[in-house]
Amino acid sequence: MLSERRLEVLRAIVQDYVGTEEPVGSKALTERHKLGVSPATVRNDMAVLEEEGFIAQPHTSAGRIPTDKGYRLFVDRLAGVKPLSTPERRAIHNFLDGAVDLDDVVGRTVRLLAQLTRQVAVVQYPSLTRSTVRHVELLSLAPARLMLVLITDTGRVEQRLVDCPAPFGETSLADLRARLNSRVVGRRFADVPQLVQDLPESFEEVEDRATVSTVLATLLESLVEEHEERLMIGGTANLTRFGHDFPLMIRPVLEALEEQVVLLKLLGEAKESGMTVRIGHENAHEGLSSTSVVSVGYGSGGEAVAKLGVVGPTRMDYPGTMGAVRAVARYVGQILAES
Amino acid sequence: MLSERRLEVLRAIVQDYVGTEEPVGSKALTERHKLGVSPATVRNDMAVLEEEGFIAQPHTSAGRIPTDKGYRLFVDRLAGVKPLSTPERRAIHNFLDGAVDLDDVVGRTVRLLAQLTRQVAVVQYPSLTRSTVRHVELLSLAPARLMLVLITDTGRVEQRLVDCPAPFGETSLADLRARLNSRVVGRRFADVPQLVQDLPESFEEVEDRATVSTVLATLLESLVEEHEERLMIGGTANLTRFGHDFPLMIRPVLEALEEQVVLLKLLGEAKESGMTVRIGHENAHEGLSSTSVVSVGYGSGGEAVAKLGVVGPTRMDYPGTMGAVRAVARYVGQILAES
DNA sequence: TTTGGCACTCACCCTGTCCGAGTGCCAGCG
DNA sequence: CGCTGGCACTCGGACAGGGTGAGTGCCAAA
Repeated sequence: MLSERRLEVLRAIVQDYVGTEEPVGSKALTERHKLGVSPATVRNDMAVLEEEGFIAQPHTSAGRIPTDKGYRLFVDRLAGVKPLSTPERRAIHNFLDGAVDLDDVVGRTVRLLAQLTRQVAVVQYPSLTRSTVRHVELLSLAPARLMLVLITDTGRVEQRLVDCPAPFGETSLADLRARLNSRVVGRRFADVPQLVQDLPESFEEVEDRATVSTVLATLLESLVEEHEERLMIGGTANLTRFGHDFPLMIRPVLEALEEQVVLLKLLGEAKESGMTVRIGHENAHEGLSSTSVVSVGYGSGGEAVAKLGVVGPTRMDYPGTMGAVRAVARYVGQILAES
Repeated sequence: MLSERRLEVLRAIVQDYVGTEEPVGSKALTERHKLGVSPATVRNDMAVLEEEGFIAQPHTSAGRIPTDKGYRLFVDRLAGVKPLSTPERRAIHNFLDGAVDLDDVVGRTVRLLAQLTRQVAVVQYPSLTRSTVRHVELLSLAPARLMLVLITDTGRVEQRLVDCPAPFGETSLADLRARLNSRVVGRRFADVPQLVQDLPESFEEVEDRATVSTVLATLLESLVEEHEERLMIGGTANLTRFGHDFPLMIRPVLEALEEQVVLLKLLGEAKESGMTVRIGHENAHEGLSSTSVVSVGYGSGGEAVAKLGVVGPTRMDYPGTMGAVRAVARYVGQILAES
């Protein structure tokens, strides 16, 4: 049974530990927080909290530090999301407004997040499959060589080379381009496969059909390929603020951060809507067992087209971080909607 | 005056220090290398080398470590470039051959370099201005809105939105597209400005001229913009092998690595042809004063279109690193030439 | 249920000692 | 003249021991 006061004690422990990075004892707690009770009482409460697994002591006769479970409780029940200050909001606006293209938007976002939270920021590029098609272009590079260019509503551009089985005339090309666009522009990429299914059959020339099939195959392939889910990270220098026991701590984190696959899986595991906080061992990946990940989806409309977040030590300022992440995601969504 | 043997001693010191990371003394030297002289003699030589500034001792009664000047001499006169082993070459081939597009080539290269050298790898995207034009495409997104797409011979694709002063008809568009391409395809981007100078005047409609001017302005602008010199880095986890005095050491390095501007300047300072090695304080940037940078240009033809390199502690295996960097650069050049 | 008191524990710091690798110097030898 | 062996010296690093203080658990009293 956790009384109101015990929760209050936990909150105080988390706050102090996050601030000082040092195990916090009963006496220091009563001095820094107006709990209205004596250290002895706090000690009793701590004993209970420890029994329940919310806090632990690194060694006997040291203060307590929160466990992953303790942070979890803190995040779920004790802490809100701290809204940003007005100057901070203004800074976000100023910083993001100067972006010229999608790369720039993502780049600025990642730097902004890293700076705001003083942690490692991760921003996923808007996903292809959730965006809508703005335009499909076909360019003839050589008689039997085409370039396929996809342009999304979020400004993302994707290109592929296509080697045709047979030369493809300019008129056929224009024809295909027109038909393709009339079918898919404005539609979601996810729906594209069905929309173009019967396209080859509508061409008369046999060779053309083959070429069209090849083009479509490339198109569909580029939609499926998971590795096209790119992302950008930044603020790795903030890892140096991790703790005192550096090398062994940050090595696996840096390694994990370099594996885009790992990060994408990490973001993928997050909830589709709303903010997700994964604490310590809640992260599947080994190297990230002493980090927390705060992530949220962002998008130009109501729906999320990608995710962004930050990676930091479990001992992080959750309310502040969550506030920053949420605010940045919203503004980025706005920016994307405008462009 | 540096006799042959003194140089030999310096070489031995560098090799041992790079291997062990510990100051190397006279006795250990004579044991590990067949110098044919006694420790006492080596001591005398060391005294001279120290006087000349090639080596130093961290504190009295410790062994010697090479100074930046010592490494410089080592690189310039004592060490060759160590060619890669056949398996290593094969690995490079296998790894790079699977690349599907430019992003992939650069990504694979950076991972390959990082793995091969066990250091931080930096790869610059092929520069626009040094590449040649493969194709210029104009897409009509809206009546008065175009998208300009540039495709280089190295596979790089660059796009820009263009807001036209007036609606631009499909025929005019096709016209412009054709004229533009006929003038610039196969030419170097650097030459584009002169080649398109008089293009607006060749259009009859006044509004069209304005639009053409706008398009060209955007085109030229995209060529000039320095910030388009993108690059990719990888292997930052290798920084953890830096030394024992971590945090203070790698912090500034991580920060420098995040500043693309800094890195670009770093690569920019390298010689146009041949390999460049910058040791310790030879690097202008503050945070990199205890790192060495090995860089080299790479390109599809004889000429370099961009640079790549690695960043590591001054105490690095120069011959091996230089060998890896050179080999990777060559293969990447080949790959680009083929695509 | 809270509180003050009390004995106990242990990480940390400071100190002093010892050890050994490494040095510089010097006199002797080829 | 250059190389060598010997010798005294220096000093960082590892190790041991004592003191300190923050923090704990437990208990009896309010």
